[in-house]
Amino acid sequence: MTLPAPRKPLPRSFYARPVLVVARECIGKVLVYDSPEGRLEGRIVEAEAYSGPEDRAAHSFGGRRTARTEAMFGPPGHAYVFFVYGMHWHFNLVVAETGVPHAVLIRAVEPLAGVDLMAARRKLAPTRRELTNGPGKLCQAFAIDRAVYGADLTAGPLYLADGPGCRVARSPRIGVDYAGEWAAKPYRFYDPKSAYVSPARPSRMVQRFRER
DNA sequence: TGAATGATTTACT
DNA sequence: GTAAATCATTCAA
Repeated sequence: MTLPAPRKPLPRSFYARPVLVVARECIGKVLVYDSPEGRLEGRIVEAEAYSGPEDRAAHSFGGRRTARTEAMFGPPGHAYVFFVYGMHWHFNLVVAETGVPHAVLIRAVEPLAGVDLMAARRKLAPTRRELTNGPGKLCQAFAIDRAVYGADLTAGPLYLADGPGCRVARSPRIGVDYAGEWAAKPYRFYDPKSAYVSPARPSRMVQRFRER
């Protein structure tokens, strides 16, 4: 019988770096949540960088600082959580220095622990990749919602831990066609070997990028 | 005060 | 392939 891997929160210095560096290095790390209902773990296999205020795709574009985006302007190593399409939560890491509204969206993970709990929440068989292969899906599986808005990822029950490295591929981001030239930037990072990478298709512009 | 819209998912043709 | 679900947030008036 194998012992569970020891997990320790990554330090704030992991988050206090340029957003593209953090997004890239997120791949292979482990998202851990010691929730009231049990321990959940997932290996991060897909993430995107959001580089407001310049980045037209970011909620903090133009320096927009509201009740929703406030966490992005705070210190690195905290959670930025938001609600979209009337039904889905998205989980982000606040990165870079305080006052710089940059974030990394966690788009997909591979379940490592608490799979049965995830399956129950998703109403799917534990073996299905649909458990966590999308940003809204993983939040439902982990029960991540506004309750963890602004949470400190170096001190609380929700954190990132180290994990084995792997090859990392890049592409433009998903679902940000409204962002003009920013939509074409290769700010998405993923593990090309993982079956849990989200099935979302890049836009036409993106496919051209990938074929090049 | 009201209208538009989205860093998506799911079901259906 | 298309469309519906569903509502907090944002911005205009």
